[in-house]
Amino acid sequence: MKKKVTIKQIARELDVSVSTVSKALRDSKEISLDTRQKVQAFAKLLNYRPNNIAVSLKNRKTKNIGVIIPEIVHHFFTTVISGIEREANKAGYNVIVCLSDESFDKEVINMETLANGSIDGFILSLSKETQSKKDFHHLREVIDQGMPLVMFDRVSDEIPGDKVVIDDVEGAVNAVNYLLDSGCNRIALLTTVDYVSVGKLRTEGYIRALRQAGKEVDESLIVKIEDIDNCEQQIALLFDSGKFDAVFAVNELFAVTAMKEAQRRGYRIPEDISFMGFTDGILSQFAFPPLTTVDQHGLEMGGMAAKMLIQRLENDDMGDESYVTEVIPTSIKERESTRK
Amino acid sequence: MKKKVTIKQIARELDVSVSTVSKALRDSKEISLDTRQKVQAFAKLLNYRPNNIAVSLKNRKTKNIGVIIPEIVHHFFTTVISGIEREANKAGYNVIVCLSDESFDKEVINMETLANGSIDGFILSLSKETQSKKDFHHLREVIDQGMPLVMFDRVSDEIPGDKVVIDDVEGAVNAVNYLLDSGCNRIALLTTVDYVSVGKLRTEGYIRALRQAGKEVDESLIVKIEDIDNCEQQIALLFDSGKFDAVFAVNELFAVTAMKEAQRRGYRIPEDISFMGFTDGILSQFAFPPLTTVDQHGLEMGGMAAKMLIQRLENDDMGDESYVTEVIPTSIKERESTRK
DNA sequence: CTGAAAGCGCTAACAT
DNA sequence: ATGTTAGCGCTTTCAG
Repeated sequence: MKKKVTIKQIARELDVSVSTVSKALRDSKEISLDTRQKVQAFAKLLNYRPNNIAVSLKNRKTKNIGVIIPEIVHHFFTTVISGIEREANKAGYNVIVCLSDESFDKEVINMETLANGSIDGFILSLSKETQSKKDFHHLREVIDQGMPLVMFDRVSDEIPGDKVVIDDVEGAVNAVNYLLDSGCNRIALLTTVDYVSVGKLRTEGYIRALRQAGKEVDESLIVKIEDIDNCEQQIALLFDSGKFDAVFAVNELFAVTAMKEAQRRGYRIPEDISFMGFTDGILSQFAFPPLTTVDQHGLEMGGMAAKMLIQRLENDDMGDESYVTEVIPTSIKERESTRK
Repeated sequence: MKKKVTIKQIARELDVSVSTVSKALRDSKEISLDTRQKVQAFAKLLNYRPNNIAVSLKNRKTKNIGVIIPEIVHHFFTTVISGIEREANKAGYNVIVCLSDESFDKEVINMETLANGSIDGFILSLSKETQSKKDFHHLREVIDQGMPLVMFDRVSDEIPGDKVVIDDVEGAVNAVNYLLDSGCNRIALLTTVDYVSVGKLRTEGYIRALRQAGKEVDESLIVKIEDIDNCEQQIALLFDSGKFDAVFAVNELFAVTAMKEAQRRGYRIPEDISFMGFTDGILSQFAFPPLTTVDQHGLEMGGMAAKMLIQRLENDDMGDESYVTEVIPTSIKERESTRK
């Protein structure tokens, strides 16, 4: 078992000082070409690698980015992470992922542990619980310490900082308009309870689009699903009671579940009922029929978030008041669950 | 912007030495109760948090676990990560996730960066490219340095170490037997190219089950899918040329894609054709009809891998030759794509 | 009971 | 061109 080689060892064996080695390794021209080559060759021979931790401590930079998301078993977040990774790696940063499991406490704990030196900055999406409690002291603390933080998707207006979101309202408006244009008249909505910011916004978009089209909003066609586990029942209820020729769901899971229920009841898709989801994920792609969705472009969101964070990390001169909120445009991914 | 408070500051303000503070904070009884309380109270007041990096450098432990997986947009890996996280957090470890993107080079780079002090040990699943190249020097190097490493799912026999896998062969045998028992006679296989270890093993199980049942293996019913992007075409070809009443796929994506093709061609599931997948993910759950699968129990795998790693991390006295390979049992998750 | 000092591995200002 | 030194924040041995 070969122990890791350090600068000190190289110095000793080459009979020079550690600072000479350090400088030589960074190819400083303060050191003679001769020594530089000698040191570099020897270092390569021994397969020397600087110790990240020591470098971090010295430089007060870790080159790590902390990402906190509510859930990893979720295609959208997963694409965001991919986007972050890609952009971060490009700039020489590593990504540390922590899961809040939609829990406020876990979110707080994760932030605390990461904030104490492990990372240079945060990228995060709020847990449901945090959103409903509206307690953001942990974010404030971190910001107070001068650690940059960018929020994505599930963000809060109460916290100043860089953000990257999609226009949920507009996305929903477009989705509903699309359905309307394809000849649908009575559009049901499958949404979440109100404290989930994106659910609320998408519901708003649904209502707005209907109003703009001069349609009335039929409350009986709106179902707010509290819990993913019993969404099937709530959806079945909708089918029992309501008449509709389209379903717009604020996520793909609700949409696909509803499609299955429709098929069980013998409806043809999209001839009898059209379906539109929000968030383009695996489910949408592989559902039968493939689901038309509002694409959130998670990869881009992640990439953008990473870029914004790194930007701040490398320019500490950026005014605190230069915060921006980037809005990633959504688009409709047409597939076979809607009519043309 | 409040800067982070250090031991030094506390010492200065309380007019004691840093070592006193350090000890007092860890409640060492070398220090008088009085001072201990005073220091602790003051530390709490200032919201003191030790700097992880400094502690890591000093202790030569980071309390971080590095996880390298081929792809994150993949439900199985995602559940494994959840399992790792849960177990790791319980023991006070953080998880650093890096993606190899199925690329050998990225795998090597990720391992190198993490290995230089950022983490205490690795959990990894090999990239496809690494598996086909059979170049494992980067694993050897890390192990050589005395850094524990546990592999899961996509493992290699050439590397000694702890492993956690499922019995892919047995899982496939069970799956095929299940199909046979339900009255299927001609079972098609949708698999991957041979260098993907799990694909190969599952294919082996398929063949073995057939032989054991006294059936001949019809090569025309076996399709090896090279590339996910054109799996639809290869599957369509199978439907064009072969006669079969069941399909066993080595992953859920292939299974679901095949189901869609079957439905397009007007077959009833499972009356005309039964379908069985491998890996229980979102797709299987929400497919129509819901797909019967071989459940890999990713959460457990992750949890187990984490436990094994932490075990080694905290007992450096463990003999190098005590390596074990844990086999997580698979189970069949019955849903509606197969007959009883 | 408290503190001085060394050291983890590295960098960089400041000698020489 | 090279070396000495101090220090990043913390722990720990050893002296007092």
